[in-house]
Amino acid sequence: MQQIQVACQNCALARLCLPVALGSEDLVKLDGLIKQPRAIDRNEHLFHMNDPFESLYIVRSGCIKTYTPSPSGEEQVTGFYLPGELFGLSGINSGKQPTAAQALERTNICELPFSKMDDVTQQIPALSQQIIKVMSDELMHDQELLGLLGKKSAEARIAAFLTNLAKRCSKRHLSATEITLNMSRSDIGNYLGLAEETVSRTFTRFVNEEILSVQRREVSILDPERLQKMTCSS
Amino acid sequence: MQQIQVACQNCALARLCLPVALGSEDLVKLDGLIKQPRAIDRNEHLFHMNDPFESLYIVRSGCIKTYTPSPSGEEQVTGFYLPGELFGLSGINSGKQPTAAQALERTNICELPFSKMDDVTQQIPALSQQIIKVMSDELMHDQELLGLLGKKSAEARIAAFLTNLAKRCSKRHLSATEITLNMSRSDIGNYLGLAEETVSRTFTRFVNEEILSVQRREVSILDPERLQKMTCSS
DNA sequence: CGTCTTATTGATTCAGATCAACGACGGTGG
DNA sequence: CCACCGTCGTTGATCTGAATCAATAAGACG
Repeated sequence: MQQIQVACQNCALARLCLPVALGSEDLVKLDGLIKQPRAIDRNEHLFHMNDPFESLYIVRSGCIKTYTPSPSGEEQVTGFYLPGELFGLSGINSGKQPTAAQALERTNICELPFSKMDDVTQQIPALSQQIIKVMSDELMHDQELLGLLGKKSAEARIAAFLTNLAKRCSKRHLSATEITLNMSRSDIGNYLGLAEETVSRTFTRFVNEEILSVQRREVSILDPERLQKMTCSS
Repeated sequence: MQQIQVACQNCALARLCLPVALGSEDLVKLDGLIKQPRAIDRNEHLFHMNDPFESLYIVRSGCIKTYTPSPSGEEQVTGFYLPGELFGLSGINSGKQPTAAQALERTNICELPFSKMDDVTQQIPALSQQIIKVMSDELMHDQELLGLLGKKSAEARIAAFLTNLAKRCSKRHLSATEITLNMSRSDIGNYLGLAEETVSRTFTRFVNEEILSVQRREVSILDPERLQKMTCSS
């Protein structure tokens, strides 16, 4: 399997990724730090829970889910990451991964070794600021999700999930109305604190109400406004 | 009302707070940045949602809750902050507060103006690293909470809430078994995605099972091990 | 073509929400 | 110092949304 060298400067995702705030000199330095993308097969793990924390990761293509296996066996899905999105931040302080990361399909990953970061934050102050910003976004995302799981109905959760996904898709110049779900109903349910059957039922209800059209994992959002409104119901 | 000048160097909370990783020179610089503590009365707001993001805040004494008012009127409590804890991180990137912050009792707050931070991260690289660490912890906390709200029973949620609180209390040299709740049952319920009545009922069930003894807002944890175990049930 | 995984649909059950009433403080003002 | 009022917490009765159990359908894939 050949490795295609792709410098951060030329990467199509640069506008979505860490380079977004860096000047061209800093970009060269960043290139020196980033490990070239490596491929991960569907269902393969990038890291497991409690693995030593070594790097930050960025999705280049495909999709990653993170989850925490609980002692009692089940798992809780904590996030889905799309191309250009950075993850693995929550292990920085404790030194070990508080989640596991698994590919939902064949996925390419860029790796930013964090051991070198101590030096780096001094070499590239703009980078440490950028990381702070990414973390801040991640915090906002979590808080949104918390609000959701805290007290919303199944309908509102699904609506918010799809709305959020649409937003992220459009950010990366994909259609905001024609979405492909990379994850199973069961993963969605787990993420949203719902049974997989409830996810299915809610989808069909939305189809009946002509808010969505759903075919397997292809979702068309027919009425984005109404979907948006359902987000904050109950 | 007099302002008592307390330098970070002499602050009793230094070991819990940002200074934890700073050398004495950096500490002096930090002191130059920190605004001296100001008092906030019970129920008063430190900031509202959508206020411009200007500072990071640290609780010196008292207790702060953060919440996001939803368009539909209700609110979702997203966190409680104890002395030594830093909050307000999630607004860094967007430039405005995604939550409101309200005092649960008379509370003293240290303020770290973030406008100066751009310069500061270069002056005190160790500080920006420390902030990254605090954010990482906050991310871990959120993920834990997500796991909780995702699929746990009311019992498990309350158990986890109390266990977490106990941990934080002991970290600040308060008893880990004799806890004073600064928040109402309703706040707890809101935070955990439960009705206030369910919180009450769960407390009394724990009392009957001799896991807790509860008097108003004074909670004694009689059987920490069992409480811990209930954390991951269902 | 058969097998395995994933999704849908139906029937039943149950945990927790909601509605409602009451009790216990704590603060305020007479 | 006590009586009143408002807030907060507890307890009971009922209802309901989503979980669970169970069966079937629809792809995906070798």
